[in-house]
Amino acid sequence: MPPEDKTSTRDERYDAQRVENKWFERWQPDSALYAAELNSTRPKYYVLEMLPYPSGDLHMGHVRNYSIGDALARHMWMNGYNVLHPMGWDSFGLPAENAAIQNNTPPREWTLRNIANMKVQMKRLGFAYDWSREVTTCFPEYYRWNQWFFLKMYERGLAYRKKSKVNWCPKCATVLANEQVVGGNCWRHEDTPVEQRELEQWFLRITKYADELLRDLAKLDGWPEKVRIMQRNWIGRSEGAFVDFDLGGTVGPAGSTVTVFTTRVDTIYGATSVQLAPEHPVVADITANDPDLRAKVDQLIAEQRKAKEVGDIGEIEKHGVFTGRYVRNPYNQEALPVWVANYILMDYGTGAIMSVPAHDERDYEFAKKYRLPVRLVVLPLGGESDETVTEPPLPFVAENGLLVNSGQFSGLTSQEALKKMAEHAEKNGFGKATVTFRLKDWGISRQRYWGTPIPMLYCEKDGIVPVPEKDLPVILPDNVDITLTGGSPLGRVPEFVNATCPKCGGPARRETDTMDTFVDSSWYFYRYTDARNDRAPFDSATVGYWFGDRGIDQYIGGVEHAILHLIYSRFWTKVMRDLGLVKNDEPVERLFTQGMVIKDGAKMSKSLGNVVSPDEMVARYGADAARLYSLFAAPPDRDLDWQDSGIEGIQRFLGRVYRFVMRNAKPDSADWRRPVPQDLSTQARQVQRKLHQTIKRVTDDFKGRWHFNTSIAAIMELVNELYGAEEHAGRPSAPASIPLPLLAEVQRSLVLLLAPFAPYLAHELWQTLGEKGSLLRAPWPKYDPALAQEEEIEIPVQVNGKLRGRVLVPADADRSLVEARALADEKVQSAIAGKKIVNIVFVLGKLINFVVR
RNA sequence: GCCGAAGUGGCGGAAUUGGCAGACGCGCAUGGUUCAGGUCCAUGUACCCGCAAGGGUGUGGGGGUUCGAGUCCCUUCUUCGGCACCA
Repeated sequence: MPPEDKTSTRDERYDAQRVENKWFERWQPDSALYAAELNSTRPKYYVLEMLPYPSGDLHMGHVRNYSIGDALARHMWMNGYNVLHPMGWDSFGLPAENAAIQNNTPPREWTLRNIANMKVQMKRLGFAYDWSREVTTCFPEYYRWNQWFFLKMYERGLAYRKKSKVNWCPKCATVLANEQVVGGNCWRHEDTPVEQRELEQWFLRITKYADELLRDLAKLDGWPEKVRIMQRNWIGRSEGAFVDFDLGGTVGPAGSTVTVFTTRVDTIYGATSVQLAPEHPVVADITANDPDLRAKVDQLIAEQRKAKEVGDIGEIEKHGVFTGRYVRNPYNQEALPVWVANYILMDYGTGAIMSVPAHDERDYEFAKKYRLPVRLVVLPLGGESDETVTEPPLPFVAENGLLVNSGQFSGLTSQEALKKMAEHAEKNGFGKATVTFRLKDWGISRQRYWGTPIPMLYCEKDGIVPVPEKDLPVILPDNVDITLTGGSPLGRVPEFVNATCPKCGGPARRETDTMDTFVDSSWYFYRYTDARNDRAPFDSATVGYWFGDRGIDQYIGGVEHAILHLIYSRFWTKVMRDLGLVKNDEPVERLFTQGMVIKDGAKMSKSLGNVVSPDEMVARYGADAARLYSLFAAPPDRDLDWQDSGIEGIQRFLGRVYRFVMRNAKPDSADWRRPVPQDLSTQARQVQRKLHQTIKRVTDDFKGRWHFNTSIAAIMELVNELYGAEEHAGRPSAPASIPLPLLAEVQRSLVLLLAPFAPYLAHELWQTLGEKGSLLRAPWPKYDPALAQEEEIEIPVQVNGKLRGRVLVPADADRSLVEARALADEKVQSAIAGKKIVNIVFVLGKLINFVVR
């Protein structure tokens, strides 16, 4: 016996490290490997994963996200598409500043080092990105276009400056973004409540597009319904009316008014008070000479703030204080007391409401507590049986009803009255129908160093002056001391602050705030199409090719961006369209939101100690195994519970594939490339059938549901079938009953099916099979329904002794039972009677399905 | 409170149109290979009764439609996610 037999292939383990490192060395330096072409004759496909923040290391959520996108990109390549699959870095933001303070490393240095590390991680994982289009948002080559867009928006009145409340952490002595406020506290000082401060801020007028952003959600049928609902709620459109209540000159100038917003102007005859938000400007006037009242109002403000910190404003008790003033209800001239209440929000509507206790739950609760009158002005719309109902249970909040005690409007339904009463207000000059939105303008000023400088100047003579386009970019200076607190770090750099006014040539001061990092990510995917353009953010024709009319073909990312990033991106696209830069109304045609990666039932986090490191997984099991497992363990849209034992199973599977091909690849044999013979043995036919069933299942998953867990399961079944076909008399040998041409085709197809999920192993085996061409461009295996079909025979079916038709049944079905069951069941009989049976399904000899036509 | 998603073996999950519930994988058990362990190969594995053949019960609970329900309808419970005095 030859000594080689001692180390037979049976025991050979698949050495993933050796194989993957070999291909990694080959792929890594080649940046053109996955380059997309412009204006190819092939159809285009733009697949994009959300770009990461370069925190230093990939985590499993990234691996999952990119494994989904990469599988799709590779599948589309194999189907002949011209694929654009780029990657970049969302590289401005707070963590770089924190790291700078902690490690005494400049943010730029820290960020670039992280990018270098993560890029190698991505390459080692085998993701097929077109690195020639890499976008790094903290480079001036990119952020100058943020500044350019800002100037365009400023010209069009879409960027403006106003005083506004911001989150302030006293320990950091600086402003925080909303996202950096966790449960009302600073995310860095978790015991420190965030304060509100008034600051001058730059805003982008996203509310101008509120209606369109809402309306166009209907076009986004390639988005998860969940995301569309979240955006709809976020925009929060509600129709109603403004009504002016005359203060009767008791406060401020004579004739001044309080404007309330209401969605139920039909109930206005039931108003028994007017409630103001504690921070309403009129309250400031009223309390100006009344320290007592002022103190009570301050108490209400404190209560609101506390509720906001708790994050549950609905649970604090309603409190209010009577101001001693009255307003006039313009519909019936009734004098109504003016209160200040802690349940009225200054940042919704007008910060003032009319209180109608009979028809609003909150007003009712408040009126009960302070014994304010409750006046019923809408009655239920009675059906015939409801005539006795005159006093509905209070509060009566149904949307429609019959108006009573409402002057000239009595007798109308609510629906009619809403319209007529708003018209009445407008005609008489004390109100009008209106629409309000929950969506607020986007405050983009950040008192931070590591962001895009806002390209604005302040001149004593000329006021606010934009930086001329030719002077862009306004470069973010290096070597800024950010360890000091208090104010914007850029304000401490004289050579940055001190500038010349482009209008008068006199001295001017530069804006020292930087832009929110969400600006960077609002349009980066356009930049990928033309990433090295230094004369414009991109070439419009090039964007036109890749985006078409409907935007990115497929966008993939976490659901946590369902509102912020995705609504800003939609806004930005509409602005760019109105600037004539793009033709599409929406940036993303199809959106896929993947689930989170969790472990032991909890989100991975350092504090819980349940973090799984991709580097470690690659080192222990290989990139293919890590990727395959992240797709196999759960459907991609659901949360994935990571189990180390699961990835071991994947490792085993990859070894089984490897060993099968290693012992069955015979590319040098004369029969290897011959066509598959027609007459196959039962066993060979079964293998061929399984192959085509597998091709169908995997292909369908790519087309539709993306349940790659079942695709991979199908490939596993195919491999199990192949193992079953091998004879195991002591040791595995070639499946004798399978002719070599079929064995060759099965192996080629198996490798192709695996290529989108496990590129390293697939490339290795592609070579083993003697294939020379690029696996990336190899055609996806073709599904042949005839070869996938189970064998069936046609038999006649009789009901009550009469021939009712002929049906196809599985070859091994028990024919005698066909008639027996059909005859025994009366309902089956009557269903079949007079109709033609087109199909009957038998399983294990039992009738389980029949179809009549 | 409102909106949304989901409840299936010891575990992750499958069942795409109403038609064999539990594919595939993990785990476990048994056997083979091995000096041995691991690896690898094979077989079994929802639960209950039974030596077996076989029988019974099963997709959170209750009810319904249907020849047939994890799937459709009503109702209810639980978990997760989002929004929340939005006037």
